[in-house]
Amino acid sequence: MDEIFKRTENQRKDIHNSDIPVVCRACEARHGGMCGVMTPQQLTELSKFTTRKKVNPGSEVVGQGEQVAAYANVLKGVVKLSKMLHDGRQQIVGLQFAPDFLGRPFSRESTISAEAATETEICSIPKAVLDRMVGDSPELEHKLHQQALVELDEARDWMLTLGRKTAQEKVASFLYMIALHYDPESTERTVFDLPLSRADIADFLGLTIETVSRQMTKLRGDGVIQIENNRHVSVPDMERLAEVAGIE
Amino acid sequence: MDEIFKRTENQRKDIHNSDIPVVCRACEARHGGMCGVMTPQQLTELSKFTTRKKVNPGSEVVGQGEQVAAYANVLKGVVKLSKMLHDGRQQIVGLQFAPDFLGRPFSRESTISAEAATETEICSIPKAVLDRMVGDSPELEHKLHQQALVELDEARDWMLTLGRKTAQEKVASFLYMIALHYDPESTERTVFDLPLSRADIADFLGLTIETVSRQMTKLRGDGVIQIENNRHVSVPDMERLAEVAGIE
DNA sequence: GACAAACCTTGATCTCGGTCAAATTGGCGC
DNA sequence: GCGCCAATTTGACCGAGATCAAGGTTTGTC
Repeated sequence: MDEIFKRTENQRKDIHNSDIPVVCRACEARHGGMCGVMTPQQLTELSKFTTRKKVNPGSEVVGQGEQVAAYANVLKGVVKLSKMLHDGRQQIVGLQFAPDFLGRPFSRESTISAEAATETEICSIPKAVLDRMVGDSPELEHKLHQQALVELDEARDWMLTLGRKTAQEKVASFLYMIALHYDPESTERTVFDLPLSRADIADFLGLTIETVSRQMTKLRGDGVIQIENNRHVSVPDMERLAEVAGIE
Repeated sequence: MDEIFKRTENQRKDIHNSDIPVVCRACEARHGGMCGVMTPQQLTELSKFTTRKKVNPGSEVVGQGEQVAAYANVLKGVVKLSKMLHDGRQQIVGLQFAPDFLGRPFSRESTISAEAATETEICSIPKAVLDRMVGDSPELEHKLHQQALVELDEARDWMLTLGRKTAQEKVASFLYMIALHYDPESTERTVFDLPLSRADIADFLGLTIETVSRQMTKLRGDGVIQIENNRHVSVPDMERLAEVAGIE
């Protein structure tokens, strides 16, 4: 992922010949995402239209099938993207962590619903404003293109997990992914809090709550993980976890 | 999808103030994909480096984990993108039909393998050449961005199928998808040839060959489809098929 | 600190899809 | 048309994970 952003970083410097503040004035927050490639003028312009919002767990940001009027940057927390069948069966198709960009450029209607999984803060950007800026700024489009490609890679990884792994491997894969996300270069023991409930994990893995719970219990019994208060997880040996996850 | 390409079409006209031949001189073929947004100069330049190739079913275009030296446009046939676990379990994560663009921009190494599913022809483009052109041409990047977003939508649709649908619904969903692809506006009976073997369909759906076969037999018994010679399928009522697929 | 409401775990049982094995069919060269 | 090989179908059986049903924990509120 570092690799991927390097080019953008260089482009940016080439083009503007100076460092640019990556703090978006609109939110008075550091957007790790697309604001990094914006010029000061663009950021100033953008900040006239953006609004910062808190979103509580369970609240919907965009509903499936709704018209979309805004994009957003995730400033804090985790947003889950999901799809639902008419009879209520649900599948989570993506997780957006801060500072991801949230939205589907160039599409009027959302085919997925976005919902806060944890306490979340977003910086909302009207669709029309960003669409115009993207049209004028190749660097911005490049950045969004990159994020789309990263999300595509992630989605395809997850398809392998959904289609071909056992329940045990699925749960281990999920824990491994989250562990790496929150603690990418941990050497020894890796510790983190799960951002999702058992129900959400089940929806992410295409399993039932009961199966997720049983597999967690099994992983605990086998010494692969430790759990405190349901959400707090500790991994003594990441390689062991990767092995159980079928990641070799 | 038409909607999506409209913008590019307009941009192109604005910028170049003329119609552009969408026939890529390199392949003497009509690339429906990215060549449509190239200037005549770009096409001439590109044609110095491209090569047209026939690929037989089962032949690998790019292997998982390999260095990638080229992109390609699919001119004819179907290419399957797949991922494999160390023990051989396989999942197809995407299908590329002509005239799709094949490749993962801005990444040196492929995490998926691409293999011809049918008799296929591709137009191969050296990575370095296209990367340079994309850097110089916002329209080209826009086009590739669009394709990435469409593929992301498709991947997420498929995640719902993989994670939450029954075997019956999975097979029906697959048939529905293929039927729509080859005959998008059929009103009455829809007829087509399956581009994949039962084994490939199984790898696409996260099932076994036997289950795919049984479900096909069941769909035939229920009158939802007719099959001749294993590959030739006929759908008398697409709405009925959609219903069985859980698409409402 | 008591109560309620989520949330999570555990147990018993059932079922869908996997596994193993054996026919059957289709494609193709001669 | 015949024979061969690969692809597909069909059958019998099994097991991983779903379902149904309690029973525990955690969290938040008054």
